[in-house]
Amino acid sequence: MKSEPSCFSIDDLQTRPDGTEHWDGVRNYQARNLLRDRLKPGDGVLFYHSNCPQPAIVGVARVVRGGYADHTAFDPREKHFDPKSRHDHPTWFMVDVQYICHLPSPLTRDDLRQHPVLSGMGVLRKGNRLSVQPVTEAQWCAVLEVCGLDDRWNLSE
DNA sequence: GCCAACGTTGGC
DNA sequence: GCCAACGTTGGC
Repeated sequence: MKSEPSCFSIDDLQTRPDGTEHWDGVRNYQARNLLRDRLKPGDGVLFYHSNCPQPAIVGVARVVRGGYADHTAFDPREKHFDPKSRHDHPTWFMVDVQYICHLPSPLTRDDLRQHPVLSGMGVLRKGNRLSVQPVTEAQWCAVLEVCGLDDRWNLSE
């Protein structure tokens, strides 16, 4: 999952109560489908900082609540308000994500490019703008291995 | 700040 | 349904 650190960073997530926050504001249908249909409680999340001095994977989190209506779409005061989204038939969805840890050091785009498995990650693809995107199990394991972390949370299942 | 790559919008 | 115009994203 991608976020601009100036907007919401891994540190922000860590300091939330319970280290948990809802991931609202996604207004892209492809990403919406992932939030609504694919992300389940217990799924592992790689937290990526985008549009900043050093774009990188910076931490690990987990999904603690699966897709439910993004209420910020209902509120006209919200930046991502969408009048087309209805309570009885929401257009936009979000999940709750809980902080697990920072990577010992961020995995930069150069780091990713130099790894035989990670060089295939969606986040490196040119023109990629999906704020939520799937990671293969091989990529997940490679990230943890490169960082010297074991999957003690069993998130790869 | 530049620019490429997308997604969305709206006229037709 | 096509397509040009426009806005946004995001690396560099």
